[in-house]
Amino acid sequence: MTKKQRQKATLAEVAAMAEVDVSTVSRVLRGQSEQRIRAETRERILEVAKKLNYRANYTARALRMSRTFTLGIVVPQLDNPVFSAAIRGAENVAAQNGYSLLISHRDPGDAGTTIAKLSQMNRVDGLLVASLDADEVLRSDLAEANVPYVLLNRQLPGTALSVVLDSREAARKATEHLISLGHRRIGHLGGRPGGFNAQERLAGYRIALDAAGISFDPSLVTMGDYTFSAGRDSVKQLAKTDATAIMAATLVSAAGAMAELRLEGWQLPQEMSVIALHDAPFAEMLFPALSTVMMPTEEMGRVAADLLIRKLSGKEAGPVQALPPGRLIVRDSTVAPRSGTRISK
Amino acid sequence: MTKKQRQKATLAEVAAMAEVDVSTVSRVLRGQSEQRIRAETRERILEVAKKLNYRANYTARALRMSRTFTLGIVVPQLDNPVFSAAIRGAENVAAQNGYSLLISHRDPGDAGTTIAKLSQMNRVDGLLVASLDADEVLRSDLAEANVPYVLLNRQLPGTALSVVLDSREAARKATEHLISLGHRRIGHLGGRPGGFNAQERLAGYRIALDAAGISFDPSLVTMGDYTFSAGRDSVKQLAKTDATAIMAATLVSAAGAMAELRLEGWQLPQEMSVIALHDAPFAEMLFPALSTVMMPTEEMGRVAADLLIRKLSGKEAGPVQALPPGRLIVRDSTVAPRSGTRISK
DNA sequence: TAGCTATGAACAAACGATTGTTCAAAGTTG
DNA sequence: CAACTTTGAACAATCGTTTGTTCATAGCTA
Repeated sequence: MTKKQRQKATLAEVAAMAEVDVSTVSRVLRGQSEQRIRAETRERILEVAKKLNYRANYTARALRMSRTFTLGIVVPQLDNPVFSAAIRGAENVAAQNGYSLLISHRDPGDAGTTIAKLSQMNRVDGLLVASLDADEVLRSDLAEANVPYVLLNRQLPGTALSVVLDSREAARKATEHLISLGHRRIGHLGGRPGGFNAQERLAGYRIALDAAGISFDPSLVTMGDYTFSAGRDSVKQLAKTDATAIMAATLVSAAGAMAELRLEGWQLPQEMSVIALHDAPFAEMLFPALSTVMMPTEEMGRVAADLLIRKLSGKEAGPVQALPPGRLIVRDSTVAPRSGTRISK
Repeated sequence: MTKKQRQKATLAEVAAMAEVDVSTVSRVLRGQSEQRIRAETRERILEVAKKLNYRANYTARALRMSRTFTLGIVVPQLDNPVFSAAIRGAENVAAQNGYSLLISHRDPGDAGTTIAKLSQMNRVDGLLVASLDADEVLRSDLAEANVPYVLLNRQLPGTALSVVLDSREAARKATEHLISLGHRRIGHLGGRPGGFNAQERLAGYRIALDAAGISFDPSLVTMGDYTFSAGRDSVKQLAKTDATAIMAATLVSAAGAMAELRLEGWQLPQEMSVIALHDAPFAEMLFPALSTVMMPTEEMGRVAADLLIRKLSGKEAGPVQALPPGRLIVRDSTVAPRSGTRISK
């Protein structure tokens, strides 16, 4: 059994044992000093520090340097592959730069409280914010927070830094896939009309239709939120049309749509192809396994963290970075339409 | 537009403006002081503090008090409803007691590094640990960490505090449900043979069989890890038997099993009923919607945080708390077996 | 009115690091 | 060999709190 330190060793203890001043120990341990230290002294200090298993006290350092070397990330939910991937990406970049990541998740309404808490208590040097709140709410929360921040997949008119996924291109790609299979009547399960991303997705959908010479039919477009039950509800409307395929904004709403159709006796994918934006292990577990367009969410986390750290170091960068979508993943939910139109049940 | 403080106000600034000593300000603001302050002085200080929007500097306080008022929670993954629910529960209790929660997630192999990092840097007062690592690895990591901790759904022989879900009872309940539907030949998709939880689930399964007078048949039990592909693989073996139902250890492995069976042309649930332990929104999205036994994972987080905070306050508590499973949720994946035995395809 | 006890607030010492400044000893130069 | 420059390390201030101690003043008691 290894002997356990009963208390954490401090700089002073190391200094005492090595018979030097604390300042010297600090300089040796930090390395990056321009002050010269005799090799012999350095060795001795390093040895003692190792023997005592010395670790700098994070709190003391933070106080003295007025920097926590901690980044906060605010997400609306945790059990969502999109956010957990972003967190993973951000954490990696943070770690590479000597920062840790404080994760904070709250129900939409509380995001402000969280932001305020983290920053007002000086716990973080900067914030990565993935909020679903309304512009004004978010804006005032951030103003109050008074720390540098980067927005994730979100834009806020003004000078805010943000990293966004190119949902327009993703939607175009997904729709194009359906068209290439031979679909002409394609429905769209979208997001809330007001949302920036919802608009973008709709735009991408229309671009793909235009490119194929298919005229846009508003009755094939439904807008809801991104939940499972919204997917179920929205698809009822689409089921009454002659659509042979659906491009859904999210995995979950696609799952809702498929569940509802199946319940109504539709054969999937033969009678209705479905594709969704974003990919996750979950897509493969659905029935039929869902075709998707991958989104670089982990990359988004990485880029955002990088941007924030850059900003904290005084280097500025372009305000908005758009990340192109990833590849199309064709699974079992998208097939060519059956010849002839389905007789509505 | 509100005037924004350019710098955070400090105690000293408040003291100066209120024309008192910092110690007096501190005492007034903390409230809990036994030292008496004249009402008039108190008023004045409170007023100034408010005007300056004073917030205590967390770092300074932590340094002085040698306490971070932060709890760490180590989980193997984030995008898993089990862990995110536990986090939610822990966070609530933590907040109620004036603590924040530092979330740390790592791939199994790195858990140690994380534990070490958090504690060695004095960032947390205690740790909530949900690790899948082997006993010895975990034990040595924790020893090195040298902070109080509570284990989540895990036991470590010795004196460790832990909160566990009663998987045995949950497994019994799930199996009993299948039996009550009329199934006699019931397969079990379990976890790794070594794992404590895997043993418990198997035990619960056997208890239910015994209670119904059904003899245990080892060929109906498969052990794998809890992944989707493990579910697919394991079910192949079960498909060769005359089992009419499966009790799966996790949602994901149940999803794998169902996907594989469907691929092989089985009609679900008519030809095979499936039930899993743990519940999540995800269960409803599968096809057929999966019957489950809920597990109180959020409660687990709450109890664990409470236990840890209690320990930090010097109050000891029972080493292991077992939480009974929640209710049975019957969806579409479990039905009565068809009369007669399925002819193997 | 001298002596004592409350009262209310200031004083001062940490907590454990970082970092600008000072300073003795050794080495160099003319 | 006196004066000056390097080198290597100690000195000391500071970050913003908390909290034990001291101390002046006012109010009592005898």
